[in-house]
Amino acid sequence: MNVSDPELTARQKNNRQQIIQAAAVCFMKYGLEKATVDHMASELGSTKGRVYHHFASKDEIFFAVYRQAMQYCFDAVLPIVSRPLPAHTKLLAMAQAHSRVMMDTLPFQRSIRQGVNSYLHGPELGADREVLNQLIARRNEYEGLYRAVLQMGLEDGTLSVPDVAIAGRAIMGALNSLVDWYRVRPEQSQADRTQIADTLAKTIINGILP
Amino acid sequence: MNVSDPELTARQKNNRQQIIQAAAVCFMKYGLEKATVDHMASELGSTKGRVYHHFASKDEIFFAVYRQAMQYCFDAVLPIVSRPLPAHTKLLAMAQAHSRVMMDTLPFQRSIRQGVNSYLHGPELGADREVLNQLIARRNEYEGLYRAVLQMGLEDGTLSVPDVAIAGRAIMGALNSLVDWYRVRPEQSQADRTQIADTLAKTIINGILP
DNA sequence: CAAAAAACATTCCCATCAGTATGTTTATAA
DNA sequence: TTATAAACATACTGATGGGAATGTTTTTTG
Repeated sequence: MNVSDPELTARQKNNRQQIIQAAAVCFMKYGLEKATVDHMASELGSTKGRVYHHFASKDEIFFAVYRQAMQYCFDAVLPIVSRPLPAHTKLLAMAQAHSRVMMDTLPFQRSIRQGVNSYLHGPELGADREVLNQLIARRNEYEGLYRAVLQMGLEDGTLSVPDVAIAGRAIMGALNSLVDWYRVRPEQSQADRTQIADTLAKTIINGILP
Repeated sequence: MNVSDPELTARQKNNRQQIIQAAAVCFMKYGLEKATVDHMASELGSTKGRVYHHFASKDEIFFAVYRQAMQYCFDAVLPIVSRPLPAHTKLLAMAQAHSRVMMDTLPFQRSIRQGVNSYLHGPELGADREVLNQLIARRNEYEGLYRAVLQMGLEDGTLSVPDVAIAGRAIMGALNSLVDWYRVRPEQSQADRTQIADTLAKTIINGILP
């Protein structure tokens, strides 16, 4: 039953993936708590039975959505991190890539943005507590990539901030806010998203001074 | 029963205020959905009866928390808006003030940050829909203050952004993220908060370039 | 000081889901 | 081809919590 169990058949993995996708859509649509397992099943044109055949609980589904959301982020940004660029240029590229991911995987990103807090303050999480902590650690790891580049920028002189931790928070906050205000429009081309990502990243990194 | 009914006695207003405060704490502590009316009553050392004597529903309580949260923001920032300052300086002061409010009224700000989305996607809101729309409009009005200053900065040449709307979003996103990562520490003095507000505002407005 | 109303507390009801138990069908293996 | 298990659907259960109904106490008012 382990999620990363390599003994899952291709079909099983595909089924899980479908459910995770539907769950992300429902979490975005109704919010974490109001989204019911029946909603997800209905989104798939199925019933509860199918969902609970592949997942033990609603929590487990959310964690899968979380994991996937983080994976999208890492996949987009890690290649940039490993490129040999001056800190300032690298940070700009990272911010652009992150913005793109926010828009391209909106249901996932919105789900976890809204969901994590709820889970954190729940009275008892039992065994799931550890899983959640791992996922939070993974998010810290991700944000650490940005702090590292900021730190590098201080050293190579291409950046200047009073406090790396706070600057990192500010940057992530500005970038992640995208999932709150960005609205998907069907006629919107990929180029439009690139445009938004570009403008947002430039605004954050280059600043608003003349 | 109108909220802004001027015929409320001082005692009634005081009672409502106590409940609103307790509700904000519970919303922050448990999240919008998991916070029960019993929680709020318990926070007050009372029972449901008291809460439902002053409020018709849990939704109405949340809306009151929302309204109060916005009021805190306006009260802190409006005086600065009316001051005759160059756009750049004014924006910095607004950002500082906003950060302070986020920390000083954390339960309220955190409640609405987490709560609004849930309410937006609820299937049916009935008559409450209009109330919520008014509150959202009020938030837009508040963010409009920042966009106006940005626009002014473009005109007086003290600011430079590729897109006012996106810059406004970025700034609000960075500022509001404070409620996610700021942790209250009892020994933390007012000066410490001022320090954080100052650093955050400077980072956002002055940027991260040398 | 009575009577009425406000301010609660207590008790109850019922709709909503998460999760389970138990079918039924479809694919896989032998 | 048959047995076996995976992949579902259907039907049920139990707990939880919003809100109403009803009691009890405390103010306020006449």
